Amino acid sequence: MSLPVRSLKELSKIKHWYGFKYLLNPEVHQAIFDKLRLEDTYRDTTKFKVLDLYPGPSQQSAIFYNRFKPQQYVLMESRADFLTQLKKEYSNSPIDVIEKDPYDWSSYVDLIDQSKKLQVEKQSLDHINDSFLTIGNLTNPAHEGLLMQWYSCIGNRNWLQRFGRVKMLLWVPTSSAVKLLARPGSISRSKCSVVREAFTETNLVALSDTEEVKLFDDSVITANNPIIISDTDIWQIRDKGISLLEINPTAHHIDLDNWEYVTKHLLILKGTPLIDALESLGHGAKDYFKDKITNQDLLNKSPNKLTNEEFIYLTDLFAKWPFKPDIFMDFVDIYQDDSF
Amino acid sequence: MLRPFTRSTCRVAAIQRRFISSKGSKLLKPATELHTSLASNQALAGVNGGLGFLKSSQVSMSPGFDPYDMSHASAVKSMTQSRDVMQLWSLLEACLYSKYMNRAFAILQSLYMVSSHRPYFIDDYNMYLASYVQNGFAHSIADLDRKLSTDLQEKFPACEYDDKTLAIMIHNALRSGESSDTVGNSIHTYLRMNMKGVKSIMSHVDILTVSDYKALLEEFDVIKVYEVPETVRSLVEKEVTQGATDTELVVESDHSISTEQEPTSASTESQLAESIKPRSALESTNSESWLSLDETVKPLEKDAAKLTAVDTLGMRVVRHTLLGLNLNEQQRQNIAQFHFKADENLLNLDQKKSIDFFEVYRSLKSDAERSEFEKSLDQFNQERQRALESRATDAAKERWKHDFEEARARGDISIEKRLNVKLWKWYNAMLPLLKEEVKFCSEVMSGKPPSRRLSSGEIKQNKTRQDYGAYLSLVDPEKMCVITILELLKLNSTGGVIEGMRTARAVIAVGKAIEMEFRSEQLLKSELQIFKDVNRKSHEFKKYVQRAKNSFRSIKIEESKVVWPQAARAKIGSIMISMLIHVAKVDLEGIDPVTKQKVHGEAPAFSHGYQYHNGSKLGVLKIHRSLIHQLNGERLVASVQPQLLPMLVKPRPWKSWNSGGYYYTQSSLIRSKDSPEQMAYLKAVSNAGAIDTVYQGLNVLGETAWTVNRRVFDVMSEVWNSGKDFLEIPGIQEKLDLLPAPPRESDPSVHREWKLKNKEIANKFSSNRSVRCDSNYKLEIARAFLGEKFYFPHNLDFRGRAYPLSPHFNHLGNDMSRGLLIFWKGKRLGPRGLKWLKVHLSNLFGFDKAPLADRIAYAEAHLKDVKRSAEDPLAGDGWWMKADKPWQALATCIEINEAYKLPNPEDFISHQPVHQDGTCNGLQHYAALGGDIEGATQVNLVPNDRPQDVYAHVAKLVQARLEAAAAKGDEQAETLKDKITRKVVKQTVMTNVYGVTYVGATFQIEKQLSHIFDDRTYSLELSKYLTKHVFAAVRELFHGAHLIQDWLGECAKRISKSIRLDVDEKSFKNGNKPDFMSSVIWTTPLGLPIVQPYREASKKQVTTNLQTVFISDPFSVNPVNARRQKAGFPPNFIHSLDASHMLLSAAACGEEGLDFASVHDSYWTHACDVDQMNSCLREQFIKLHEVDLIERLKNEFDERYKNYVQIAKIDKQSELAKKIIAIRSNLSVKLGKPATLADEIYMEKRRTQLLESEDPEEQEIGRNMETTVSVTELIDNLEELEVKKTGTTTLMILVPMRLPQIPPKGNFDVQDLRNSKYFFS
DNA sequence: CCGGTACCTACTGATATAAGTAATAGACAATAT
DNA sequence: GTATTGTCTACCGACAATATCAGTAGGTACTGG
Repeated sequence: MSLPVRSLKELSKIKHWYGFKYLLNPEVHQAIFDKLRLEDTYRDTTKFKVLDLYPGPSQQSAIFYNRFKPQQYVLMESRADFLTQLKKEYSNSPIDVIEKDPYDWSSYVDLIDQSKKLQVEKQSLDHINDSFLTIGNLTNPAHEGLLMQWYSCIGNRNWLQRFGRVKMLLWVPTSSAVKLLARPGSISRSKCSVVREAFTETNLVALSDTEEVKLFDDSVITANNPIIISDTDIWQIRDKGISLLEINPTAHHIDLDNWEYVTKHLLILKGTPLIDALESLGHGAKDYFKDKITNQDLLNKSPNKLTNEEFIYLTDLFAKWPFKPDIFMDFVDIYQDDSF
Repeated sequence: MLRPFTRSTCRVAAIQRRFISSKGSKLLKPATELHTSLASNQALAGVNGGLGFLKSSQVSMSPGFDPYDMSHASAVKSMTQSRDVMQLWSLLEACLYSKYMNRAFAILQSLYMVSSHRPYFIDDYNMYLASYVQNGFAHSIADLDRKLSTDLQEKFPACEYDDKTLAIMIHNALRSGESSDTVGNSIHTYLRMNMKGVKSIMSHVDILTVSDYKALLEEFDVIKVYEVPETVRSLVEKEVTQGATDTELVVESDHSISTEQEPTSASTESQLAESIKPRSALESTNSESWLSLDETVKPLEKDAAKLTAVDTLGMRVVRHTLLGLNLNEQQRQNIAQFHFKADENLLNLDQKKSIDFFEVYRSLKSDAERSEFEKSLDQFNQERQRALESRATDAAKERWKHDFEEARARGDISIEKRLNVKLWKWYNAMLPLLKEEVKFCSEVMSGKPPSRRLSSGEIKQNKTRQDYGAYLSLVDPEKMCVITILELLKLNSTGGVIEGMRTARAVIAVGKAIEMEFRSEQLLKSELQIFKDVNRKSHEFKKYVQRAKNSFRSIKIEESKVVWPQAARAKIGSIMISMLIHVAKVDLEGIDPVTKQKVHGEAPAFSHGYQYHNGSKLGVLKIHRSLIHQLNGERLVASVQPQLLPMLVKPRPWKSWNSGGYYYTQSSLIRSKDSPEQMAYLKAVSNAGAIDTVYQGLNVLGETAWTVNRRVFDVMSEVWNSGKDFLEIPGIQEKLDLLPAPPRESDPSVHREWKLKNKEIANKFSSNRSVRCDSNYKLEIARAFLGEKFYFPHNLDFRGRAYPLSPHFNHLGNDMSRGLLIFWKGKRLGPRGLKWLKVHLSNLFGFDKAPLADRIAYAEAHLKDVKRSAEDPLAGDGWWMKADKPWQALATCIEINEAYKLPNPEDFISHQPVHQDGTCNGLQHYAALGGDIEGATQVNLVPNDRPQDVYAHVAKLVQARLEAAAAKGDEQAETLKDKITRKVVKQTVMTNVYGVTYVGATFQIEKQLSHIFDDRTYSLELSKYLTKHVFAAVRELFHGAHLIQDWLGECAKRISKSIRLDVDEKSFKNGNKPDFMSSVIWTTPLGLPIVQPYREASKKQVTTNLQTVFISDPFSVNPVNARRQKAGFPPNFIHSLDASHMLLSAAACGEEGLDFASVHDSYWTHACDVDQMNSCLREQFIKLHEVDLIERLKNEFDERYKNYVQIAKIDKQSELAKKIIAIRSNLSVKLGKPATLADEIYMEKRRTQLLESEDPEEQEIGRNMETTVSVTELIDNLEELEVKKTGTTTLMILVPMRLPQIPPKGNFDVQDLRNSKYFFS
């Protein structure tokens, strides 16, 4: 059976969007799925399960379902205005609507471990999980934090990523996509793009037609050849566009604690040559690294030009440093005044 | 309840009452005739107008001196200019002191270009010229004459010399060494050139030296004695009369240049000492009575016998006087051995011996002896105070050196381990580096071309040297190094950083400390300069010198207007810190993670890095772990800013806005938070002499002499040394143990939990450490002041509340600090005193809600406990520890116990301050303002048999409400109804005065309820419910108070949303909404102008050597923060009243000879004087509230914000709206463009200008002019027309700013409280 | 000799940073449509 | 000119984000008329 797909006109009546943006043109959705070639990965639809986070108006969900007919399709949504509509629409359908906030980690534990409404097969790390896909919309720039956390979950292999290398299709603000996809040497290079590089292969599938396109590195655009979405297909576009990312987790063997410390601190001084920037890693770091690193070119590079490989190299040196600082004391606790 | 008296009828009553009391008063109109403006406030001023309000409010009403008191554009311009001037000044000063005369001259030229500054330019030029002369750049008289004429005629033609310039010329002539004729002629010429008379030239004691005056009087005979300023006259006269026949000529070994002379040998010295006879009055009592002492006075440390007496003659006098007193043998010995040299006996910061002056003083029997003793002590302390403020950094250095050398001499293996040894090494490594840097700077500053080609980096470096170079050579490099090291150690674990500090704070702190050192040094140096020829050493004469010096310092301090800009401080600080980072190393030992072998190494002790907090970067300076351990155990008293310790002598009395407090450190009367606005008002009022009552009160607070309670100190010290936690002091903690990280693949929620827990642990750890560290400071300062007589200089916060200037250890501190402090002066208890002492004890135990008799009984019932506690505090059950305020309770126990040892306890000489606290002082003032009887009763304004307990009463009311609700079947009420205790509501009732919001109160109550209910969500829900009831109950009980509170809030809101007519278009940048610039300003009853400093912050990044730091720019013109203005005004107004009350009471008590101290709403004095103080403070409260302060406030507002307009919304369909639309379209036609709000305002401004014109014709035009504002003035019921909601049907219009009606006043008569026993108790 | 322009530097303002958003609910201000 | 989104949230003492880059203003050197 096919689910009804609501039109843009119908959906544009929705008042509260909670700061999220959705592509609302079925044809473009189809074009995107054409491009993604998900069929190649999820060959056996009888064991294909999909978790759709913040589906909102759920136009994409319906199209996806109609196209792939997965064995199970779960929507997780917490926002009242969307929920009432979803419950009404899918009460008698193969789609499961879960009234939980995707923000809460406990929602997933409930869904998968407690209530067992969704059973996911754990697969090995040598391939992309071919029975489970995560779709989500995190287009509210205010929730960028959640996006970044999901990324770090990939590195940790926890959350949904404990089931193997689970592909994710995420709609995100274009500004976030720019940051995530920045290559070494880019002006936007930052810790999150190193995270992306370390744990994933992320593709830019589609993006809305805004000025922000220019902010991507040319190589990103040429390599991904994303579908450009017209302004009119996305509700409330303003000047801030959205992008669709295809995230393919990769396997890694990184000493995460040290790696995080090193990347985080070095990228604060992202324009400072490494030889100077290194000193901020701790008491006497400059002297230590200077002796260890023979490659003078590396020392003259600034952190924003480093590849993840180079960060890993530095991390390794750092880990071997006898006088390295306590990386777990790396926080400030802001003054809190509680008399009474 | 029926409230028969409205506010206006009440006012009539008040005025009539005044009529009776102030007979012959002329200006007494019936209340109904009172119109707005100050005229009516003159009438309202009444008795308490004399306090300062009247004069002050008139002064502060005249516009022009306040930056916000002008149009926006000119405000911005003037602020920018004052910022420039301030920067230039501080640079000029720095250059002059560093002798970069060329650079200084260039700066002078820049200053000359700042037009608004032109009238004051001559001061700057004089400063330059004086320095030019002082530093010997003027080679002859003619030379300087030439310079002056070129400068003033060619370089600065618009600038004219003044009498100070002439004084400089005269000084130069006198020191030129040219022939007497030449000098004489020149002087004649200069004197003839005077602008305001010879006396005016002579008044510059900061230029002319004592010998100058002498020469002018004697050698040249060109001035008369009366032309010499009074402060130095006695010096000069003495010199003249005593002349060369004086045999007592001794070269003073001056303390800051003491290296020049070797002290005289001990033997001659004692002979000299012998030759000075003690006062004869004392001699007579001398022989009989040294047995009268009860106990032997222990010296603090016995040792140092090897020290030979090398004190100066003046101090020998002191010693001699002391020896002339009735002392026991031990005391005599101590004094005889004591090293009366001020700068070697700063305080017992070290383990050196010293005398317990307090013990000596206390053991004296007669008043005559005591006063003689104090005179000597004060004199000694004068010297010590100076040494303390100026030499303490050297002392720290000496100690490091000493430790280092000692360790080396002993061949100590663990030498590297000792902290001071390390510090000494760092210091020695840093010094050459700094000296080199100073050299580079002086090359750059003197404009010398570089000797070789510089790399681009070096060029850049030299550029930045231009910024800080001038400041770097001001203070002795050695001192700067010491300061840097001390500051960084002091800041350990501050700012939430675990093993380090925030860089921003560090750089500023170092910069500030260096500046402070510079100020002190500068004062000392110039003082030496002026007094260097004064070397006659008679006892009498020294006093004159002292007096002259003091007044000289005041002049100097008042004159100095320069502070280093924050950015400059940061830059200097960063330079110093980077140098220290570079050289300071620690030795390390660690395990190589790969080879698992032990490795040794060396690493910087400090490391600069960053940490993130909520995504924001934070620059941090980490201190190496290995140091942290040492710092924990160290006594860091040396790093307390020596300039800010309690004073050994009476503080300099407050005489003007910037003169008072310490002797070598400038402090401002008001701690304004970068608010030039309030400063402007303050200066105006201060110069007009309108706030003398404030000074008076403040000086009383400063003159209260304190000493450390040795018995309590000993107990504390014992507890401290055990390292265990005790009462509020946390124990020593070894190291921070964080929880191990969970495995990466565990659920994110687990990670989160772990992080939270660790944060909590770290938080707990650092808060414990900071409390322990703070306690350490307190104890160490107390130790240093054991047996000393000391004072706390005070200043005010922006609302007028008084605080001691010295941090860490003062009577505003916690129970521990308070327990350590007693009055220096003792007073016999007497019958009343004994009773009050008991009441005090009872209060400290929290038993303060009962009638006085019961409290006395309580104490008496516990006399056995008291005895046990006092005699062996740390043994037994430690009864005193159960008190609310245990340390103070212990102190009181000790006194009571001692008293009862006497045959008649009333004979006991008591030093313990006894407190009288207002019950909910804020509410007391509210109740007095609102006149509601029920509220007044609850806070004990109304006489009663027993004290009322507001919190219990509110709890009762809430309980009643809950019962009622429960009866109606409300479940939540049912659950809560028997759980309402005093404690649940206390915080909310208290904070209610501060305007706590519903949300805030909910959390407070939830905190209490969480003790009762386990389920957090449930208790949160209940607390939401309960809060509503508590709010309602408080509102009901203090109905009048709340009306006032609301009224104040509404006024503040309207004021901060009002628009001056002379705003300009720039402030309309965002559409039709201008930036609101007016903050709430009022005058306290004492005449202190208060300006709420809440404006939008504008901070900027400043580049320093280490990183950029984020610093607020005090000279930016920012719109007000209306929210904070509104929320802050009610509490601030009330606090300005309680501050007034306190200062009035202080002044009154001071006049009656009482010792007085206060913690805002808690007033302290000797037990025997409590009754007297009580009557004073009641009288002052009545005096304060006799006038309708609210009405007076409104009048002041009406006057100050006259002609301001505000934005209102009315219905578009109304007649008025149509009229306004018509005027607007007219205006648009005339302008040829759509009229904006700015245009309307301009139009209205034009109208008011016309109306206020002198020309009757213009006035007529003004009257006929119709503006969008003028039409609203015709409408009476404007408020009714206003619409709340915005919508298509509303119209935004301008209306004159109007304040709401004053709420009606209840009929409580403040006179009644005269008989209220529990008003303060 | 003058003005114009290219080029450089200094300064200002904007933006990103990390990565649970601690609890809660209602007013008020700011921003975008 | 309105609708939505964002920001607070008890006063004072009190104590603070920073690196980098784009854009612009201002100054200087050079060149052409």
